[in-house]
Amino acid sequence: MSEKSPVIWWVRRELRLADNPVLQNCIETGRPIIPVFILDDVFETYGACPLWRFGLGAAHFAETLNALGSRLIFRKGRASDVLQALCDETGAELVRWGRAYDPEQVKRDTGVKQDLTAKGIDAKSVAAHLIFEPWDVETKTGTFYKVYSPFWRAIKDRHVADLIQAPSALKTPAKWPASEDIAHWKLADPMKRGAAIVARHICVGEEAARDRLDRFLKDAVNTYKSRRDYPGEPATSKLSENLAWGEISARMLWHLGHRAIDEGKHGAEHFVKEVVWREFAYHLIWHTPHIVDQSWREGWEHFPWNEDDTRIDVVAWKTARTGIPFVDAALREMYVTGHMHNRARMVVASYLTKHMMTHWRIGQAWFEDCLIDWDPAANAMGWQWTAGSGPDAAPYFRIFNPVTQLEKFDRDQVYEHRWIAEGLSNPSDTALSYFKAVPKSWGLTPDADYPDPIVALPDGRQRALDAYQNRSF
DNA sequence: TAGCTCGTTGGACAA
DNA sequence: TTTGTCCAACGAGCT
Repeated sequence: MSEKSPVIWWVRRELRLADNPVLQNCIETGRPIIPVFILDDVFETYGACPLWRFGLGAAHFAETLNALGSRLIFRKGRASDVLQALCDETGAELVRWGRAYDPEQVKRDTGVKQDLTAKGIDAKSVAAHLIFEPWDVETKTGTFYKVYSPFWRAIKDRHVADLIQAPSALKTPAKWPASEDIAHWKLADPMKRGAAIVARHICVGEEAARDRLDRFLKDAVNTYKSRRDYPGEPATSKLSENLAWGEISARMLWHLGHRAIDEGKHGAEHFVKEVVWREFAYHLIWHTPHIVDQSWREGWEHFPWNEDDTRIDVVAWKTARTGIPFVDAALREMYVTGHMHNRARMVVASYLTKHMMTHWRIGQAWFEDCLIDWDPAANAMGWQWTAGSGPDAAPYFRIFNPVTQLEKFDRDQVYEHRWIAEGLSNPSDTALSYFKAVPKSWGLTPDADYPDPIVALPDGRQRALDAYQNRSF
């Protein structure tokens, strides 16, 4: 191998310089580094919001690299073809990328590796997305974990490698390969909602992510355990957005979270536990990839869920006009900000899969279209957990009551008033912004009456209880 | 191996 | 208003 030929860093969902083992691996080769992002069919089939948000993150990361005298090369096409072409153009003999764990990406990456290796290129993935590789956590009988608590107990005292410093410079090639212009890809086009409105609520880039973490660990972490369930309060870190695109590493959250634990900050352990939930989701998606599109538990594919997303009640759910304030508030929050509070996610999912007896896949797909923190593993696990088809022994009678949930966790109606405009003489700007964000074709206006519930709560609950109890598997 | 304990996030109802 | 109890049954994981 020529000593001077470059290494290609195939950039995907790890848009950061700090604590980036892929970048570190490239640096250690001593070669010039060519960072490249490829818009391939995996990215092109992302939901509207994730695609748009990823584009913003990638464009921002290109600027970060520019500041180091480097670049981010943008190309479009089949990943394997693009990488082979780039190797031919630049003489690169090494390709590195951050390892993925979901079935779609695993399939693509396996093919890329085979194709490149067959051409004599040294192609390797590097662990950068998780704290623990899914196969490195095993039960005492050598199987994977299916329940969170034992998983947590298995890893909570483990040693985790130190953080890697961000480089201050990158070795650049004598000649850069040509790049497309990401702006020409129009990644915001599928956003049929007002991207400009959602843009007010997002937080792009590595520096912003780090600020977010520092702010959270300084103050909010102290009340995290007690206040995180209240959707009207700014009690959570909201780092899921940055974690999803690799603008901050899970390992950094682990280490700084542990530092906060050592400093005696209440809630810090709970925060680390939440980071580990993400690890658990990846543990599951790796060992049971069918979790993304099939009911995880045997037999649940036969459950009598409605799977017609044109039904009027499903449309009401998606357009946040179910007549259930907590459900509508949450769905509007997601539509306007690209984010939804964790408790709200459970409540809307429970209402869809239980009261409405609608398949979790419909909710999963809507979340994939709307979330700026969309993550294939967390989304699949979350939906199946709530639906009861997933990895959890939740009793079937555990059905969230969105009215009592709102009374319990939004007693002062802060969250409700933030997102529901109908019926109020002086609605909040955020509540009104929902009506500005939605497509005109939805025909929504804040002056309309607030709708009656599409499914009355006692009826829906009883119907779900009956169906769950009578299931024949 | 058999037995034991436990299961992120609940609701309804009675006291 | 708050607290305790029950709502089934099962499978995971450990000892």
